[in-house]
Amino acid sequence: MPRPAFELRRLSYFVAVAEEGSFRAAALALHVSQPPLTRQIQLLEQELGISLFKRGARGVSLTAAGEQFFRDAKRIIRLSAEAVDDALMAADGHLGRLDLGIFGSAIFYTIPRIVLDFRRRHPRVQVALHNLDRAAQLQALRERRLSAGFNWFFSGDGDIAREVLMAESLVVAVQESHPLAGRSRLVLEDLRHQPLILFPRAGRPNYADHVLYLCRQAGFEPQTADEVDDVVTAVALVSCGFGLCVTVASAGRIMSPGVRFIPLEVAAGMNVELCLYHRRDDDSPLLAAFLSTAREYCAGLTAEAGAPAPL
Amino acid sequence: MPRPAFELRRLSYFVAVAEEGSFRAAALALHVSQPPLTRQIQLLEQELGISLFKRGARGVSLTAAGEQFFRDAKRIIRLSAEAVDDALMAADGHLGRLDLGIFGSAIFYTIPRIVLDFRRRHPRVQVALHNLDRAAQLQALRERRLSAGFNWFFSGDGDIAREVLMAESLVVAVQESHPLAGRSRLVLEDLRHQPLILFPRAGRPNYADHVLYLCRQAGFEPQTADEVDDVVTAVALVSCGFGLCVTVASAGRIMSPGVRFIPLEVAAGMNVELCLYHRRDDDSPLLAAFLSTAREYCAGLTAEAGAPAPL
DNA sequence: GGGCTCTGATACCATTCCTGTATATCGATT
DNA sequence: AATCGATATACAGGAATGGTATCAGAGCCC
Repeated sequence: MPRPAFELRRLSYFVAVAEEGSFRAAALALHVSQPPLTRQIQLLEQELGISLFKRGARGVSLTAAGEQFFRDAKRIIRLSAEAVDDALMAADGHLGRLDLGIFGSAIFYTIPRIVLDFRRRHPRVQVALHNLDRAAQLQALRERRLSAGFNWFFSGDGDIAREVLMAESLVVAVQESHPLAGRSRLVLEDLRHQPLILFPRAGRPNYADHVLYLCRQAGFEPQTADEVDDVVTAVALVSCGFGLCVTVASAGRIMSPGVRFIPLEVAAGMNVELCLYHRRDDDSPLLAAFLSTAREYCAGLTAEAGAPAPL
Repeated sequence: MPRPAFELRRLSYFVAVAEEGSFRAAALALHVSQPPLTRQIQLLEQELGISLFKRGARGVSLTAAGEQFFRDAKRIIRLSAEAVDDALMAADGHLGRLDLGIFGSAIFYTIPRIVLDFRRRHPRVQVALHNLDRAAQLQALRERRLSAGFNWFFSGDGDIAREVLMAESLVVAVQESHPLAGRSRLVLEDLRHQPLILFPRAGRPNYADHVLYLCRQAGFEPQTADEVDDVVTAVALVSCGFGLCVTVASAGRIMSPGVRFIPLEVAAGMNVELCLYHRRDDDSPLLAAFLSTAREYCAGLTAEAGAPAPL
């Protein structure tokens, strides 16, 4: 990158003289005396090797080269001011790009709401969502391709810090013709002889293991109907009568014909924790701003009504 | 226009440090010693009120604000270099906008060729052609909305300088079934009893007066068939058998079914002069470049073959 | 035409800003 | 703990900048 042939001081002096059409008037506007102005313009012309002004008896006017340079000069000065603003905004986390890893059923309710909240407060930040499984998220985080990731069940790591945003309550998805469909709430015991659809298949230990754990705590081994990759597939199978599936309240937003979501009552602390994790050494103001928005959103939620009610 | 909060020196130092990731390496690249660099970056950070680098044991890295500022800084420095280039090009007439007034039949051959020539040599100059009658051209010239104008017959003026580019030879447009259509050349005497279409109507003295003058010099008053506004209309009427019309060789390019253009032999000096005129005090390098291109083009023409042959 | 007044240009000095040398300091590594 | 490699600091010399006083030329008025 070459060193520019002039300094911004000269450039703004030039713009002032060009706009005023007079050295004297420009000097007044700039709060300097006229001789330094004359000198700076002379130096600028010397640096460029061309004449920028036609000196007349009643002020000065721009040459053709001066006209062109004037346009460029104004743009440069404008951009310089904008660069300062941009830097200040970036320092406050109000400008930049935020890459987030998402995965799981929280994307049907909680995550989009947090992101919307953040975008409302930081409209000039570009938020990119990347649907990645847990391992891919961790790798992307370490490679700095992500700033933060959402997931269930993640218990920190050396360089990755974890933060529990909220505990989402559980619901059971049942087909509307199923015998349990009329119930307004369920307990684990109700699932003892029911075929369960588990997900996801990959990335153990994962959410499927949590459901298995809950069942075993309740004293039975669940009857596994199918293992599928994601919650959408699971709900689709429920809709077709393949069985029931246990999922988080957020997933109640999934539209599927003939499926009801019924709250599942479990022991305190057995609900699913939504975690937000990020590099421990990441001091980016964007991340800080996002974390604080996420915390605030979740604090507001629990203050109001806890996890979202299944629609 | 506000004074920028920093100088370009600081900006390019900043870019160098950001690109090298090290004060030491940047100092080498910039051919300065390291302490001034440290100092300038400190001053820049102080001016902005934010920290741009994270100082580590193995060099420095950009903060989020620094990343943003880095992008803007590179753009500003690039634009600064381009501004110099632009100004130098503008000083040589290689950049800018040139507004030309055109009028009359020369736009069918000579003018577009000159303009094409100019655009080939000055590709970054925007050429705008404005079809205006003589009075409008003069007014636009004085109001600086035009840099130069083309016309026939214009004998300078106080503040407007004239330059004769070339003398275009005359041709007679005749319908192919006309008795004269078979002739390979004509003289004025041949037009004595022919109905003539004259143009233009407005802006006397004009080209129509020149044709009248020629006929009177030849000893007859022409039989005027019609007076129309422009050469295209005149040729269209010829095509329909309304009569003949005398025009310049350039107009031979006008396509009209069944019209032949036959050279008209007149006394030396009686051909039509194509003039290029401009403000006498206009020292714009663009105008100078255009004048020199036009002169060169016309010099080349007369060296070769004189005016263009009717196609 | 002679002064008057407006313009930008020049001369000179005080101040500020920038650079280079020498050295301090901090953090990671061995 | 010692060392190495990096940035930060101190200080002095020099370049760049700004201010005051003044010059020089073009238009204007009487």
